[in-house]
Amino acid sequence: MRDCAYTRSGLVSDEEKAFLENYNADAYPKPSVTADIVTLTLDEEDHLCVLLIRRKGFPYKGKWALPGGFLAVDKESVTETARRELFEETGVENAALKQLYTFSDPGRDPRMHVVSVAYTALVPKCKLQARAGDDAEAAMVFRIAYDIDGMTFRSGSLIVTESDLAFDHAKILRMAIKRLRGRISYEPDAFWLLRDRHEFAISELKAVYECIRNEKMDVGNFRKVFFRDFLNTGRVVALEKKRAGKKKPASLYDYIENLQDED
Amino acid sequence: MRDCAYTRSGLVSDEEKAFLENYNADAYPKPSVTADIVTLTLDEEDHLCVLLIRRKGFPYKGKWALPGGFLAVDKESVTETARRELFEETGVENAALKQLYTFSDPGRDPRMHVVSVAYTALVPKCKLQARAGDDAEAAMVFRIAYDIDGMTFRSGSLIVTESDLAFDHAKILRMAIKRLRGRISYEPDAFWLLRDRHEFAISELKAVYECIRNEKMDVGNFRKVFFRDFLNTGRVVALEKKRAGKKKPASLYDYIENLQDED
DNA sequence: TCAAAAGTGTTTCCCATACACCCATGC
DNA sequence: GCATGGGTGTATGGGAAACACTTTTGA
Repeated sequence: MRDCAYTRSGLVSDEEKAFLENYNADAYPKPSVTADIVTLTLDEEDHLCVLLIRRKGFPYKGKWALPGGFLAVDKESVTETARRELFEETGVENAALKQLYTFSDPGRDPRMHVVSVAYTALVPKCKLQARAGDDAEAAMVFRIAYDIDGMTFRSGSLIVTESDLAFDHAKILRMAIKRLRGRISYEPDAFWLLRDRHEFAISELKAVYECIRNEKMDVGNFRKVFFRDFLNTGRVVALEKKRAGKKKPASLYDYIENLQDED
Repeated sequence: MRDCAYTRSGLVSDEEKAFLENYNADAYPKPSVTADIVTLTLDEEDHLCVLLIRRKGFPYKGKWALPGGFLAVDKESVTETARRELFEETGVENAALKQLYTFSDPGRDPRMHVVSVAYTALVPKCKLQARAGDDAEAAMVFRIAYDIDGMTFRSGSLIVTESDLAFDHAKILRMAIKRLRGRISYEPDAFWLLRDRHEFAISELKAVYECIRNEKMDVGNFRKVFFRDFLNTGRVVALEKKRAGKKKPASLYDYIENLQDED
């Protein structure tokens, strides 16, 4: 009998125990389940970037794909799969990982029926470069550019188009960006894209918003909503320090992680 | 070799064909995948209701559960599973079916690791009663009531509590209601709960909003946003007819289904 | 002293809310 | 007539948007 809260509860009758012992879990065919991670970050010039890996084997050999991997059955949830894979690919442990959508068309993988639970990971600026550089042929961070109906991905001189992406990953990526755009105005996602969300200036946060929303914002108005929505509500606290920079030093702030984050 | 867009594309090399022919899809263990459907509707008195079925077998025998079923591997997406199951349980074909969240804790089912993709189905008033009544022991529509930390479900004299629900279905249901509440103010979900979204009065739509948001709304203001957000944007068109009722006849409107509905 | 970035104050305008009021119908 | 629900108009306050302005630093 499997070990889980239900079977440990002591409320399982002998009849039910027998049922569970004899249950044939493999009576019906099952699909494979994977987690695919849309790892978004910003580069030095505040451009939205995505982490892609180059496929070394069939299918879609040589094409670029979202990092991901198969669920370890009986051992983890798909969220844990995603967190594990994200760490393996990028070394990033502390990222905002949110479930995006589950894709399950039977034909999305030529090998077999694969149900993919897609996640969006928001990774702080620069945190990504290091590990990706270790094995440039395998994992790279691409700057996302928008063309006439379609995206292109640039990393140095390398240019990749949407049709160079494996599986339905272009669709997944489009959905992730669209969702991020929609969420940014009412969720504190932007903080996770800061270089350091525990020591940042208002102008840095503003830059993140501007690059996601793709529009310049007014300084004064941005401050007003920042104070109202974040500082006054306690999501952000002011630090004593000031940033030593080239110009007038800016006040620094610290984002307080929200513990009771809903699923 | 599996038949899908990729393999039909003609771009598959002989080497890759051989790979796909010889691919062992069962080399690694797989989880089961199900679709669970949170079927929400309103009753005659505009109370939020949910469809539950009574489990006839182990596990959670005798407990109430969300309708659902296993994905038919290689034959359908989980969305199609959900649509199929919804039809089988309720006879409802034309409901707003939206993916809610994917639940995948290894211990959520004592039989085996089951990944459940939860969907929310919004079913027009009264459409549900008929089929559910056919086999009252199997499927029933419950009115949802909120108690001190917890829901109760009533159908006539039968009262069911959260702990009478199987698996993690209470959690799923809570998330569905929370999401509906959140979406109602910016998505046209309310129309799908109308008795007849192709012939309704403004006051009926207002009643739906009021019961989801659990607060009375101002008549004049509701009209203003209705005209601005729905009539002027073409999502709704005015009908010639007027409602023949007990009092002053009300103008009727028709909701235009949005075809390019994003996933 | 000038450029650049940080930070502040003010004006305008829109729109959500509140609320008062008129209209059409059945009884 | 009058109760009931349908439908309309208007006053008001708060907040978003626009923008002008001051302050502090490095060069």
